Amino acid sequence: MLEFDQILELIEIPPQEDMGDFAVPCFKFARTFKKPPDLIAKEIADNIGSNQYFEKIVNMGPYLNFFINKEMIAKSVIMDVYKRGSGYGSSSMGKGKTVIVEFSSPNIAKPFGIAHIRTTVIGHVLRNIYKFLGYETIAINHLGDYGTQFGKLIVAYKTWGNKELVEKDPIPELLKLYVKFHDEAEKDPVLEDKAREWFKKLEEGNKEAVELWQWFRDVSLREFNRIYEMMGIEFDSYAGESFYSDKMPAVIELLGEKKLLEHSQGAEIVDLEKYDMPPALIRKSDGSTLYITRDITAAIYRKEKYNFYKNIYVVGSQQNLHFQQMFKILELMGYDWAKDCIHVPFGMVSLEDGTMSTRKGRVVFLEDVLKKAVEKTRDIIAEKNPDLKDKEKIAEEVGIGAVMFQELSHSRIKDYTFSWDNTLSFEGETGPYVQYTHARANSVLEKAAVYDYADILDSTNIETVLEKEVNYKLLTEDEAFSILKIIYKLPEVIIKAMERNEPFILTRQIIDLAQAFNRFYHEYPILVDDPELKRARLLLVLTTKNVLKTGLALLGIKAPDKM
RNA sequence: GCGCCUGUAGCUCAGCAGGAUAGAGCAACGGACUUCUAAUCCGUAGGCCAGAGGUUCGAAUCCUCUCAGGCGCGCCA
Repeated sequence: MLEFDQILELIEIPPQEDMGDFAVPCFKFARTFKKPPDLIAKEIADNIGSNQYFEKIVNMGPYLNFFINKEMIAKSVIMDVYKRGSGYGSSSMGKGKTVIVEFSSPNIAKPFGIAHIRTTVIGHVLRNIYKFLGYETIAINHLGDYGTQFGKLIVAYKTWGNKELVEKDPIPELLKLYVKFHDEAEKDPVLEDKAREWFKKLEEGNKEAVELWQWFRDVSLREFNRIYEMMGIEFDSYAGESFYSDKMPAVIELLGEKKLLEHSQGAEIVDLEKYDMPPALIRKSDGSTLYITRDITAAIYRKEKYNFYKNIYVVGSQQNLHFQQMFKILELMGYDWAKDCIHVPFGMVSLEDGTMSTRKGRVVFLEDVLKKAVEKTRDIIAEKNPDLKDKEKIAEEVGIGAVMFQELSHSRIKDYTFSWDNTLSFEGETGPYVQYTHARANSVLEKAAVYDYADILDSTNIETVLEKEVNYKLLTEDEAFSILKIIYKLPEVIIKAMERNEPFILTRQIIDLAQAFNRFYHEYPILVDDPELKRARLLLVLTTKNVLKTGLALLGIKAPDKM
């Protein structure tokens, strides 16, 4: 006899709607019962028939297909969405657990380019999802505010820099210096040595070095915050790499105590050959530290400070090896929580004419992309809806939403080439499409409110109305039911997105919902004469609207009522 | 050289704890606005799921090899 769990695992969703809502393929039973699978399916179907949850259970060849009771689902979904409001799909599963999401982490003094959008947006959404599921979340912007690059920048500034220019236009000016450094260093390798020297000084607390560094950091952060504000993104901590500079010696010492450190060519390394990995360089021959040293230190610090349940790094896939090494070292140090550290990688962004390169100055500024998207939205509004109120605000919500949404609509791991055409496309599976669907639903509701919609929305006994005075049978057409099914599945989709740390799983579901709604909207008039029918349909519209809004909110995207 | 990732429609991608005829969007073509926002909807066309073997009742999905592209492999982050 098969266990219940095993049967549960077999359950699948049929490829087509008319094949039912759930199905169990019966091939696996063939051996046990020594009968052909289609016969088994038929016998089971004949025996269970139907019940209150399933309006019919039939076999289609070797498949056992279940058709759920549409009316029951309609009622339960609509009531549930009403009761939970903007919390529909949320959960308390994460209660008492803290999840750290490290994301965005731009490098100081470098432009916030299109390449940064992925970590920024993906991380932000993951944080939203964890929070929605009841986890305590800590969003950390692990600023790249340390390392040899600052040596380079200090040298460049001292050699060619101009204070006023930097004050006026910090990032481009600092970038120019950084680019110039690399140009000059090709001719004059001594510059590289100087840069390392200055970084060493910075680590040792040299006053001039620290002051310059602090200044670079401040002006850069000001620029970054402007972009975060545009996207509505906030952090709980900006403890970047520099924050750990005074905490590293203790960690290096600890590594030594645990006999993990080895001397090699004047540097100190952790040998990982046993684990099929190249060695990790912990301390350079000149005594200064490296990225991985700071990351190990940061992880230990975070465990002590936050006692995290998960420690998530939203960082590009180029750094796969880095994280493997780092997690392995934490494990070797005896930390059993090393397994709770998770690297969430994503693919590269390149430009049409080749790779991006900060050093060569080949970058697309994220701010320009956002601004262009807003501009285009403004044009579309002027063309399609010139009487719209709050045009500017809505142009921002839609334009910026479009750019963010695009990042969230594919799996993380794929590389992609930035293209203005794709980013500025507002049709089909895009942010504006979903927002438009929401605005459209809202518009119907507003129209209805004028005369007879009030009895649903404003009723003091709305629960009784929903419970007893709605004919949910009227929402069982295919187009209506597919909307309800998508909403019904949303809570588990959110959990799946969390488990896989994949925002696009949620985005996909929201697109599906918008598509299903648009089909329904097109097929059926909502503001009909029959009050019973109108009430049922309006409730479906209201439910859809609210869920779209919740979904977009999780993606960090606004849902304007009009556009 | 070694390791990791990717390869599905012209383009961008879903589907990959094996299951029913491989799905969307864009682009193309043809339709639908005096009626709830046409940033919409409907239809047509488009596929040797990179290739070759294998496992299985069944493979886009699992295994092996090959090819193509990307990334990474001690003093950058």
